[in-house]
Order: sequence, then structure tokens, then C-alpha cells
Amino acid sequence: MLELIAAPALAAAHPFLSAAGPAAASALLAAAEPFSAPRRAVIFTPEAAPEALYLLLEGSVGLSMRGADGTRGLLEIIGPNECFLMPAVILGGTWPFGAEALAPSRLLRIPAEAFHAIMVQDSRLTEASLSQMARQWQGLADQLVEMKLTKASERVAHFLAGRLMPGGRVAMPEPRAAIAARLGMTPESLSRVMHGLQAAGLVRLQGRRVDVPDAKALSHGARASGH
Amino acid sequence: MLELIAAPALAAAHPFLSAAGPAAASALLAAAEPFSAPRRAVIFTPEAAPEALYLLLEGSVGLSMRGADGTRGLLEIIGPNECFLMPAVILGGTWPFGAEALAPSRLLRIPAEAFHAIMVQDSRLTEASLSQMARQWQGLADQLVEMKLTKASERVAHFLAGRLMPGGRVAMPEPRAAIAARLGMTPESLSRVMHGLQAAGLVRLQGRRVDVPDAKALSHGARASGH
DNA sequence: CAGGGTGCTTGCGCTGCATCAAGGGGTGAG
DNA sequence: CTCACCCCTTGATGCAGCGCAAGCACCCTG
Repeated sequence: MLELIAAPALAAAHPFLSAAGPAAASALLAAAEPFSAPRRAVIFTPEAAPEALYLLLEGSVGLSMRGADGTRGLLEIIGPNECFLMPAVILGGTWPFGAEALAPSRLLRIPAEAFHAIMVQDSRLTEASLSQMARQWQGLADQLVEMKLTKASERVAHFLAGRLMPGGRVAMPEPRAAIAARLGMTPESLSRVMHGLQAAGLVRLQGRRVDVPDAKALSHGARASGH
Repeated sequence: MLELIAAPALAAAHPFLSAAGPAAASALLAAAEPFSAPRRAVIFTPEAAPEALYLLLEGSVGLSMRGADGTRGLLEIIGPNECFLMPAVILGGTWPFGAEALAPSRLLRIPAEAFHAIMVQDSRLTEASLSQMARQWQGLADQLVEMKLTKASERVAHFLAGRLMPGGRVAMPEPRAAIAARLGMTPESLSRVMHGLQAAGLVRLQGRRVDVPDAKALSHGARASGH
């Protein structure tokens, strides 16, 4: 089913698949259904029963959440070569988070039954899943630390630093509102902070692309430019 | 080593041990070292190599975190019959979070080597660990949702509701500063909110103990009493 | 019992961020 | 080409929660 994609290369490139070992990786890929999602496409609806694990090959996917009073937020932004909905597949039951494409994306959908079946046969997949979950736990923990004890401007700077490519560029294909939600602030605040960073000479804004002349200055000077 | 504690009863009471099955549970208990920690005792130091998994039998333990600029916060408060440091033990390497007793506590310390050795032999322990990690992921995700889109007063109300015992009482053995840090606010704000809830008739404060006359009113009326 | 320490509370001014409300600018459709 | 829509921006205002600092209750020690 996946002949159209170079399966071995894919398995090598994707951290989770390579950690699971060649046997489990090829079994997973055999069961996987590739598909594309345009921007804003709903991939998974909250409160539904999770019946698949997803691997993101290219693009950007947002894990959305709904507060008790109906307000919406974004738990996390998933990048290429990451996977999502694993806790849901492991625990079963219903799942309170939704998933939506924030940029044109290519994904693999691995049915939960296949995932569980392969896990029973291949303990290396279970171990890889365990490591994966531990890493994702750490990711949320880091985010929680940031939310609890840093200001909005610092969170923006850190977010940009984390997306910095070797060329000194930051790609932001997803809408500003999504990034703002992920960072726990309003789009207005995000806009103000980013233009503040530009005024401080730390970044240069060019539409969806952001240039960072000095990476160190961005990390270190973020606190100062709180204004 | 654990004859002093009723091992079978313990395995049955602790969700993680019972999920791991009787064989793995008894193997884990055989390797476990019980110990007590007075309030404020440091159980694990951040930036150290994690060499054990901990089960909390009684008391309260805080997972502390340090921000980039040295400020301190509390990632999570661990309650009885929960375990902590599992992601650290799984991933190895150093670990950015510390653990400290917030109330007099009894714990079990399971050396990482023993944990890994038993996991290799007993796949049920690996599966139980995977579920455990997924649940802990969900716990952090819920907290992140709260941090991102609810106000401090609501977070306090929800925290109290989550600790509500059948008798309408909430035990708060840990210092207020720790609870405030866990909720992402200052001790002053926590104090103000709680006294605000008391003024609204939703709770009755009695030192370390809190009485909740009407549980439903607490959940539903929290938004209104934001003032 | 006095003394000092620790932890909780309260008051007050301030600031960061949300909220509400317009104003641009780029992109796609007709 | 031009309109219209969407998304991003910018401004003005209000409030929630922080920081600082003082007051008070409890606990442990000598």
C-alpha cells in the first residue's frame, strides 16, 4: 500500500520508526494509509474514539483542546517526523483533544488494531512507544514550566529559537492565531511581541518568514525586551 | 526486604503494581527499598542522573522545576499511590526536575537497573509502564489546558474539587506556597482566591483543612466568583 | 514563659496581557 | 482588474494577578 513512498528511507528518517526497529517499522508501514490534508482540515474530532495513530511526514498539525466553558486553545503543534494521538491509542476510550492541519500536510494513518497487533508480536515497538511517550511527557513538562514562570514575550522568543533553522530562518507556515494559542496568549499579544522583537533588532519580519540575525541575542535578549 | 510491609496488599492497592501483574509486582517489591521522608526532604536533585523509580505510598511529593533565569516552580504534586520519575528512568541521561517531600511521606525506591531487568523479562510491566506514561501525559495535558485558558480563581476551584473527599473535606498537607506554584500563581494570589471563595460561601477555611459544603456549587460557581 | 522563626494573610500600587474595535494588505475569485 | 474576504496589525482601555512590605498566628527551642 505504501509502494508510492520510499518505505525504507521513510523508516530511517522517522525517529519513532527507526527506534522501533526494521521489522516493526515495515509492519507498521504495511498497515499505514498515507493521505494529505489541506490547511484547516480536521484530522481528528475531540470526544471521538481514537482508532488510529498518526505520523506527520510534512506540514504542521495542531492538537486542539476545549476548555470547560467552550473556549478553545492549542495544546501542541506537531511538526514533521513526529507522531500524535499515541496516548489516546494506548489508553483507548474517548479523547478530549482534536487534531487539525495548520498547514498543507502529508500524513500516515496507522489503525489502532494494527498498532496493537504489532506491539504484541514485537516488544521493540513497545519499548520505542514507551520512549516516545516519555519524550512527549517531557515536551509537555517543558511547556508547563514555561507557562508557569515566564512572560509572554519570553515564550515567543523561546518558541522562535526552537524553530530556528541553520540558515538563521524561522518558518511559520501556520496561522498566527494558532501559534498564539499554542503559546497561551492572544493573537494581538503575539503580534505586539514579535514587532517588539523586530524593533529591538532581534528578528526581521517578512510575512510568514522570520529572519534571525543573531540566535544568541534572541535567547539572551528576550527578557530585556519585555517592553 | 519488604516483609515489614504487607506486600500483597500493597500490590493490590497500588494501581501501577496491579496493572503490572502479580509476577512483576512481587519482583519489583523484592527490589524496592522503603524509606520515609520528612517534610522538605530532598528526594531527587535536578541535573542528577536518575537511578531509581519512586512509588509514593503516603504523603505528598512535589516535582520542582527551575526556569532559565533561576526562578522556581512546581510541575506537579504527586499523591499517594502514584509513581514518579518514570520518564527519567526510561530515557536515562540527566533530568531537569527535582523531587521534594511536601508532607511527611513514605515511599518505595526501585533501582532503575532492577526496573529495566524486570521489564525485559515481563512484557506486562512494559505495557503497564506505557499506560502509566500515557496517563501522566494526559495529566500534564489537562494542566496545560487549564493554564492556557482559565483564570487563577478557576484553577483553584478545580484543584480543590479534584481533592474533594467523600465527607466534603479537602486535605492540604503541603505548604500553600507549593500549591500556589503548582497552580502557576503566587502564594498571595492563592490566599486571596481562597478567601474569596470563602466569602462566596463555597468553602470554609480551617487552617490546613478546607470544608466544602456543596461540591457542585464549587465547580459551577467558580467562574462567577472571579472577583 | 519569652524569644525567634516560619508560614499565612492583607493592603496597595503597578504592569502585562486581554478585550473590544477599527484599520490595512495580500490573495483568490469572478 | 477589482472586489471581497481573511488574516494580520494597531490603538485604547480595563482588569487580573504580581511585587513589595507590613501585620499576625502558630510552632519549636532554649
